[in-house]
Amino acid sequence: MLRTHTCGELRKTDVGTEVTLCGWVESKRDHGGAVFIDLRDRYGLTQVVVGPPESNADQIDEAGRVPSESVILIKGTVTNRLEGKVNDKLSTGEIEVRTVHFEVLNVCQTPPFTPSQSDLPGEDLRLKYRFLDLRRSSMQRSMILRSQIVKSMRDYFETHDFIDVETPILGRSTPEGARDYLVPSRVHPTNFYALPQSPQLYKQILMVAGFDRYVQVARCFRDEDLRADRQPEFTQLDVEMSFVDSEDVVGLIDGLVVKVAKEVLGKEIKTPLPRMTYEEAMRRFGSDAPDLRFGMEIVDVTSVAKKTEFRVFRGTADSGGFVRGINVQQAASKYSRRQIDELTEYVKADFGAKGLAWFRVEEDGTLWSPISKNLEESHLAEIRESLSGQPGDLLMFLADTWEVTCKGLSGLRCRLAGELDLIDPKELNCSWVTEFPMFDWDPDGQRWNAMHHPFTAPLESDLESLSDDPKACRAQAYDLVINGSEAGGGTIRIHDPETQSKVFGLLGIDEQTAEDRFGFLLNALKYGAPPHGGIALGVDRWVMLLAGLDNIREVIAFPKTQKAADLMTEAPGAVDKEQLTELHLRTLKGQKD
RNA sequence: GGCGCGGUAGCUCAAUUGGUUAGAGCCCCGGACUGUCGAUCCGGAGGUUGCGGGUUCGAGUCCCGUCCGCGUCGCCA
Repeated sequence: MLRTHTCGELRKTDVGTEVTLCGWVESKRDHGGAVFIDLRDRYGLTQVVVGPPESNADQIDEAGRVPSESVILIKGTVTNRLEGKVNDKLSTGEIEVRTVHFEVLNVCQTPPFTPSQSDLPGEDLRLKYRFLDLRRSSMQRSMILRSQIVKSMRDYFETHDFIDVETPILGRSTPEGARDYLVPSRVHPTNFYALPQSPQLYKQILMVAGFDRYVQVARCFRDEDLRADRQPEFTQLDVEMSFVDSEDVVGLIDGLVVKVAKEVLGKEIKTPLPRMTYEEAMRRFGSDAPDLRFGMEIVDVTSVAKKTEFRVFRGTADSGGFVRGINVQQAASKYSRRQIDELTEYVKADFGAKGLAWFRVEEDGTLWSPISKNLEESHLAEIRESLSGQPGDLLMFLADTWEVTCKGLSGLRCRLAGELDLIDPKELNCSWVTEFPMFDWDPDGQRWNAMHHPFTAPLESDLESLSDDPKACRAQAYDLVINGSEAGGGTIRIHDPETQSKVFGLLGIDEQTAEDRFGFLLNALKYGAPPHGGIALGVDRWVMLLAGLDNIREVIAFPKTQKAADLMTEAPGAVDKEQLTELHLRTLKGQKD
């Protein structure tokens, strides 16, 4: 090592020690006769003094000219700072290093921004110069936290006898589900590999192979549009176990949550984590990943709506729809007509709601609203009682299909909680949502889709309904929810051919198609497949949530933009004609010669 | 693909209803300075207002198109 110490470790007890430090020039205060440099590495900041009597005139001159963010090496003596010159903002603030040797290892050209500047530059610039952005302390913290979380996870599974197995990145396309990233084959003209959306099929085959307990930190790829919490390539902690039921997997992950929260954040999490069925989650919160850090639960007032003469309510209720609402406590005075109009636009534009009905609970307990005149007093009273409305509360309702009321009210709930500051940013709220439906109905395609994937096992008790009522059939599935985000999901898999072919049948996958797409898995399942199941945890999201951030790019070293581009490397990019020819490809436009 | 927000100096931002030579702080360059830690003081450079078109006597500002970044819905088995 060129250095003897890092820039974060020298203290009063080191005074008198001869040291060599390496690092980046974070800032410089040049007094002509003496130069103060804050020297930075990922461990911290140490003040370096280049001045007499230790340093000579040439060194002082060179230090005065070194551009910020250059890399330097200095040798010197650890010294107490002068009386009254201690910097208590720095852990190394009691000492400084007086330089006897000053050497520029590499100059930095003028950077477009500096890691220490208080105004954060635009994200496009940060991404283009990611090597500078990653020098910022918050990015360094995120990356270190990420490393700690992954280590903690790996340790946990190792102590539970899991084996880490790597699965291929070049696989075959399974057009079910997300869009694949395709890789053309040079050796097999017109054929393509696909990058894995998850190692799902491989890990099931590892169970057939007897590996019993498998774990992998797996990169996954999905060619779908991005979000604040979604990247086209992301990392899953992928787990599969043999001879288990849902409880075993959920219990195992409970232990993981406790360990990681304790080790990384010093937080105590109580287990078992709360469980809620999918049905309950949708009924009470309108979401399969409910944010339980605040209340504002959804209440169904369809039965009241049915009795009214108000066309919007009555009509919806009579035609099989739902009238459901939330009580935004003590918000009546905080939301103007104009702001409520904005919320109305929000539920219309984002969730396809037809409108937003709202009531203010007045001092005397009556409900005031532009629509109250359409409703009888007794019905208004019933509505208020249903939502436990108190004076000052704001009641909001959607009258629509089940789906729209769920999505709209869930969206409203989260938006309002944010605006009203109802969320404790330090809270880590973990829970399970279980018993997802096996299928959901696709009205456009007029067919059933697998809610998770086609190898998900139904609940034993729902096996009957597989034949006569697919909608009612629930799966042995479980999602881990942290602070209203899906942080992981898994299922127990089907291991008997009979159930599997029934499920394929329902999904409209005939024998030949099944054979073509998943033949290798189905084949493997015939050779002594143990009952098995597992889970995949979203590592990026875990880190984001544990770091208290709301954007996944902040915990990924080299993330992609919304258009799935890497602004630093400028990927994706055009390729030479020769490369295409070799791959038996021709582009339709924009070809580079 | 839809909806919304944004793009002005290297960076962060300002610029009245369309109106004089588009400003400030930081950075950068030159000079002064031995105790600073947002160093200070003096001086200076730096702009095709993302790009293209249109309206107008006149456009950073209005209109159309386009590119890029962000949020969100669809999508993500």
